[in-house]
Amino acid sequence: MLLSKTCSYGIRAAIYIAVQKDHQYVPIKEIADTLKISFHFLTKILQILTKKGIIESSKGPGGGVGLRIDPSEISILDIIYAIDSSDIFEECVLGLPGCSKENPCPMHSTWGVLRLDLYEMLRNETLEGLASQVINKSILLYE
Amino acid sequence: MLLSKTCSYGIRAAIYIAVQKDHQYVPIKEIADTLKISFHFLTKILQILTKKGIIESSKGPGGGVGLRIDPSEISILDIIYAIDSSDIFEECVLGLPGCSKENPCPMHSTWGVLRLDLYEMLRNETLEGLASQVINKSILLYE
DNA sequence: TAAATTAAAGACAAAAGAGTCCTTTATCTG
DNA sequence: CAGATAAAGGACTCTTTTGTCTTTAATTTA
Repeated sequence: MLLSKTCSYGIRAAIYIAVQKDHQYVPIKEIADTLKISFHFLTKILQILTKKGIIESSKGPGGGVGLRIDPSEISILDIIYAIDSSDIFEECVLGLPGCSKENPCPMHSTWGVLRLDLYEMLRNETLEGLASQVINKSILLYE
Repeated sequence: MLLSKTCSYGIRAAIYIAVQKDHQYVPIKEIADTLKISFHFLTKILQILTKKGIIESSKGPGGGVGLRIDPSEISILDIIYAIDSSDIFEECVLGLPGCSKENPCPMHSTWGVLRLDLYEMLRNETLEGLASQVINKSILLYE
């Protein structure tokens, strides 16, 4: 899989949070129940996003998690970098340590072109855009 | 990672085998040593390719593995399908079971376009073409 | 036939990814 | 302040992937 499960859970949760536009905190329990993700597991994933400054959290009644910055400022790429690291876009697709432009591996050029396209696509996909599609019901986050 | 390590080892080994154009058998030990892959692990991977009919093997002195069909007939996609299955090209990138054209997930269209490009690129990349590049020293299989 | 060579097969171990559960800490409300 | 609520943190388990090791089977050569 291109993205780890951890990362795809993180992306879906982040979009769910972005949908709550009134900037109230959403309890992680609610997100986990709705998206059918293990509550404790999701807690850990969101802790990562909290540490990276993408979301903020509040304990106690009325607490939960919320976006730290405007959803238009957060791309899917940001979340991938936070959770899965940037390796997908840097590593050789065949895992060759010596692979470079000068000494390319068999997949270097094939993958290189696509990697850049993917990078740009993910960089331009913002939580704001995706949240509005969820509200429009043109995309789905669970089921 | 897009491909598993198992799969990338398999791809590199298959290209190495394709480079031996005289259709002699190559001992797995030689491939493992050259490509710096664990011998026993590579043995298992090549057993998969043998079972799938991509390579053939012979025991005893002078034995080893060789391509079963012409290298121009074997694409990288064939090897990926044999080892990693075709899931990369069918699965939802966010792992949503309900994701479809009618009910797309947030990454559906972004990934869909690229997935098709990747598919076509890998389908057109043959062992023959890659082997000749190895011989030309324009790509590298190890280091 | 005996010895050497090489793939096949299976048991096992290590590491990483995914997931569960329990305790602690912070915050709010009555 | 007391109790409830909700995130943070840590220990632990399960599964999959990756890798190692040993034995077996097939083949060649002397």
